[in-house]
Amino acid sequence: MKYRSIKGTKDILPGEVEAWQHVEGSVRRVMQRFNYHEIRTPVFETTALFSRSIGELTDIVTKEMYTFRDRSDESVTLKPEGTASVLRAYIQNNIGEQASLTKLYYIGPMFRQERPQAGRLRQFHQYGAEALGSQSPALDAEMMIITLEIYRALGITDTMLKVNSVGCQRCRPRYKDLLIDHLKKIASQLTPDSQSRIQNNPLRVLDSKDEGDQRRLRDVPLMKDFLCRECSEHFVEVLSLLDEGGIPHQIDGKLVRGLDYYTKTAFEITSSALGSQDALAGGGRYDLLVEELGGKPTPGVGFAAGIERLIMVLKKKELLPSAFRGPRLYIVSADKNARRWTFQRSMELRRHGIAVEIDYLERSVKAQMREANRMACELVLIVGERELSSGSGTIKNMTSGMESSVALSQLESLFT
RNA sequence: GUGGCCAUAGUUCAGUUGGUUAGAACGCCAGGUUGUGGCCCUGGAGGUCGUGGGUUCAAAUCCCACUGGUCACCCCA
Repeated sequence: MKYRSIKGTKDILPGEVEAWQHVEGSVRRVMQRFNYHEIRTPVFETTALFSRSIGELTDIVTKEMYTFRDRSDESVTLKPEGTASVLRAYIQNNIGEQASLTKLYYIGPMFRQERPQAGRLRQFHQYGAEALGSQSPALDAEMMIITLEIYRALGITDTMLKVNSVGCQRCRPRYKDLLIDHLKKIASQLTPDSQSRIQNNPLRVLDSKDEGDQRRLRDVPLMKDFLCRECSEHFVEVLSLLDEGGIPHQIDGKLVRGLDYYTKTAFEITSSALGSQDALAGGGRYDLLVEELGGKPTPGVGFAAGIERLIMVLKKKELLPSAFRGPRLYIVSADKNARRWTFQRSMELRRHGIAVEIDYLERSVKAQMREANRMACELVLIVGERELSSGSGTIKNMTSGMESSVALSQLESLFT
């Protein structure tokens, strides 16, 4: 084969798209209920936007971005996540000046140049939301609830919500020192990966998947126990909002997200129906990020969720609707004359909003019938010399097999 | 970036210890009524056996390389 899709990219074919429409529909309905407004940003941005917001030392920035120079030698990057673009648009368009609180959501493709595997592609799709302008713990809780609400609307109720607080500029540095001290003591027993992280990203040592590491990390100090007063109060409030709302969740003191911009709340939702890549969604608060990107100091909180992974779960749980709908009417042409008539008549019917299909391959009546059956048409009308001269024909119901006669000029009335 | 597994018709796969024109099922096309589908029957089209080397009298089958897919690690959606 001469041309193939790029590694890690996929065609979403008919038969599969229905699942996507199903998911997107639920996302839009739920977002609307919570009064979030859709925003669509470009698929690519200036590279610096991402390296600055996501963090220079993160995996995404150091080894996963699709970055290239365009013809005017500007470094551009296909967006690896949604938040940075949304915030850039928020700042650039002075959206914060028009209202004190802004609630936005998006659905779109993201790009990360990683080795593909189950649940991971180079072009994948996310939906997500951002609430800018308030420090209220209510919004932190709302993000988690929206995420779960979308899953509930789709029939998924057995996800796992993990919550943590990663502190702020005031309390995190103090904790980091403490953590590094502790890690240094046990460094020799940790995996090389973890050892090298002690210096440049100590927090990430915590979520090492290595069992040996985890055993040695059992009594490591956790951020949530060293929060400043403000962060602590915020965290407690988020948790009690979840409790009062009856939202099942688990506090995970070792939960660290792969993006540097989080402050206070961080959360993640996983599904046991997935393989090794089991995170369905993740999010958190980022109170410093808008300012970091050149906007006025504005607190924010958001989340992002993967569509491919969600569809994997829906498939596994057989929660996808099998509603394949064929055209309502198939007009079979018995001869060449009829074919011309059929073409024109089908156009009129379509103009009236009726889904009609006809034959384009000059096939036999039998073959046309088979085709109508294959595409699950509701009704079939056969038109030939007889029908054209008499002005009436027989309509066959393809599920019951019953036939009845209709005037060719009255076909519309069959569908009222 | 590292590693495991895989690579035969449109699809899912079979292919005996290397040995004659590479098979099945489903799908597709046509016929079994002279203008009627689904079920059934018959026939047909469709394959450089991923690509390139090598071993051999002989390779889909053995060896090497490459490419692609897939799963896992790292990390994440």
